[in-house]
Amino acid sequence: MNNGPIIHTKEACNAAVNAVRDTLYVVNGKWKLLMLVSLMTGPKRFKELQRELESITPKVLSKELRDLELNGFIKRTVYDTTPVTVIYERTEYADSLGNVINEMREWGMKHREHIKQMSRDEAEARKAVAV
Amino acid sequence: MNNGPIIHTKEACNAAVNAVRDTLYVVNGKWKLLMLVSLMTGPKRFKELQRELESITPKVLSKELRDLELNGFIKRTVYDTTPVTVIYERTEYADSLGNVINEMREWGMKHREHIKQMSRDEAEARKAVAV
DNA sequence: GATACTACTATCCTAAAGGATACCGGTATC
DNA sequence: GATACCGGTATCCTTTAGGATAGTAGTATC
Repeated sequence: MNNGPIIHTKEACNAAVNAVRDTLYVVNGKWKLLMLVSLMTGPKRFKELQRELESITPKVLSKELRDLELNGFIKRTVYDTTPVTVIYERTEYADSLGNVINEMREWGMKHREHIKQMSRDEAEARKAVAV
Repeated sequence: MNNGPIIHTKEACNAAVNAVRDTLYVVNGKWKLLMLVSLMTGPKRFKELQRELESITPKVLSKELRDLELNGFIKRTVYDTTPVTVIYERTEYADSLGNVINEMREWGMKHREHIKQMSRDEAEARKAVAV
């Protein structure tokens, strides 16, 4: 596995801490990354997003969409139909987060396996004691 | 740039959303990832960590250390000196987050450049208007 | 005429994260 | 005897995230 450059020195470490801090600051919260993932399958309307991200309330969705737009991750377009249609889509800059999201997706899957394995091991241990 | 598998279908998208959600759940908050980065340069004591992560209070540091230990990301060892010495170090499982952290580090650096470039562009635009 | 859809906004509220400050016992140092 | 270091706790407080609920204007549908 490639874990990237090894961080030895205090300076490299501080630079890394700051860079990760910046990233965390931009993608903070429960929803932003999930919304960007959800928009990977194509542009979506407000209600579509709300249905896909179960349990998000319109207020929160609205705010997160505004944040993402301000940061240049999504584009909001209003179509002059009746009633108006509003669609949200990822920008090119959102694609730059692709690697981050992908690593988080992979880690999440591996972590779930890890947890499962641990509870299997625990069950084995209990059985051994019972015998 | 390799952005990983393209997420087309609704199923793949939902799986991705859930995996990213899991990851976010584990590494949530301002501090956990920064602490793991900081521990990359080697095992550290409580006060050392507090000094390196400027502005973290002992209460918060203590709680985050406990969380990280419970999740198996760090190991806490007490040495029976007088007064006691307590050291914290990353476990092997923490290494599995290497790719995630590294991508976040790289993105944070690129993002900073991106912001700088945007404000440079803006300054140019203002100058053009002024002339 | 009642109801439903869209894309939200407004108001209110709770829970959790995180910070400020003080303090503890024990040791060592000045 | 005063001060400082270590590895934290305890207590209190503020800020923020996020959720619940209701409502809006303008169709469109039954």
